[in-house]
Amino acid sequence: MNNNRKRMETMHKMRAKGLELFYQKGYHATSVDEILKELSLSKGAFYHHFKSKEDFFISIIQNIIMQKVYAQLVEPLTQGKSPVSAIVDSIENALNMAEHNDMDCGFVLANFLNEFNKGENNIVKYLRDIVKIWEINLISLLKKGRSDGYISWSVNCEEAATYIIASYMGIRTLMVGNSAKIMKYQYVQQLKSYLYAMEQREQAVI
Amino acid sequence: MNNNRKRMETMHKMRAKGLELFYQKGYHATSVDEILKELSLSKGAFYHHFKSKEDFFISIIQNIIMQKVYAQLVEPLTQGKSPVSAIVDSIENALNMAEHNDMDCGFVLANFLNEFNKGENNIVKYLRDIVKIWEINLISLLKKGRSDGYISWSVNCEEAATYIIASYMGIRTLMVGNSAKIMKYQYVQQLKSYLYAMEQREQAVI
DNA sequence: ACTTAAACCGACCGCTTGGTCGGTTTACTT
DNA sequence: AAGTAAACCGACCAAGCGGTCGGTTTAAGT
Repeated sequence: MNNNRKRMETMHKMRAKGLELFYQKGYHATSVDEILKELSLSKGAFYHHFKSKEDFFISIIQNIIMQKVYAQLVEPLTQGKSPVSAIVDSIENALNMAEHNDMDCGFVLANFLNEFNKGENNIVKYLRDIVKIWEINLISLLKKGRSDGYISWSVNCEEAATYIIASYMGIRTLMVGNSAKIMKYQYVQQLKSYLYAMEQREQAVI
Repeated sequence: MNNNRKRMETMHKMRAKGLELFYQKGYHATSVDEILKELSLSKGAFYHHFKSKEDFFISIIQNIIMQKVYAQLVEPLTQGKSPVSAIVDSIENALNMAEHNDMDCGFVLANFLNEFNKGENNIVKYLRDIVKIWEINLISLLKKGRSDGYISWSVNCEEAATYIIASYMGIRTLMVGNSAKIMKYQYVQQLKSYLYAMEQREQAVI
């Protein structure tokens, strides 16, 4: 087997299992040994590929978390009849995935953001970048929807994007352990009435 | 000095400093020694009053966090001209406190909920109880507002309460480190337009 | 076949952690 | 003043942590 390919495969296995355990137990509560034990790999292998636990986690953020969030919450925004339905569909779908996942521990971004939102560190920077990408895509979708006549001109798109992201982060935290199905339904209903209120109606100043 | 009073004072000092450090650095990332060092107290004193670190934290939740959340988010609901303005005012005020606190690390309940939302443990139960208290107070306020004609009968109060709580938890996470002032403003504007849409309008079935 | 470099191993190190325990001080009771 | 029970001390422990390092295996290049 090609050596570089082997390197990539090993690193990917470590990252995948690392994210799984970090997500389930938290970064600080998960030891490097624990990850390696499940993979039957040694510490030597780990520190041959990554220079530290933190470096390892940053590579997980950029290589896996980034892609997952993008695939689940950003890309789906390009589909859908209208901007509002694209947003509702993407979020509703993400919540369905969470609801039917017995091991759901919340929104991966919010979890780590919370864990690292203490006294400046590098990691939080990378996490915020991902949130920012979601945010700017939401904003531009809303703005386009406004230009195309789907959304009232009275809507402030930046404000709306912030509100949508905040509410999604919160509901994912609330859903964990609680009766996820009910909470999801309650949330989606209110999200819809919030977003539907943006459509048309006040055909304001051009 | 009365011995029992001394006991209470010492326990309170430990709880106060414990919450301060747990909030700033996280529960797992804060050691018992660290708390005791800042108080110039010994481990012996700590384990004389509390049977474990977890027991200590639970007593913090029930004695301090409970009161703080109640004072900041539940009690203010009884004041204000209308239900909607009571909700907006309480949340806006809480966000102002966070904005002007340089050491703000997010919503204390959401932080710990996130940290302990992993594989069943006792602590998460106590945290959820506090959220529940906030929730039922929000619901009954909204229902009363509906009866009193402030809020449209088409509004589902349980759904609205869930949505409000979720969005607040999320915005507090987003505000940390980011330009809190702008985010707060964006959020409050959208919260208002969400809540104002509930008032009157559809004067539905009695 | 020989070289070379990367992948990998696992014992080891220094440090911190939550928790224990025998002993000392403090303060209330009688 | 003596007795007693509490509050408190701090050395200690086993376990676990992130990280190191000298050595071994594997595989690609020549």
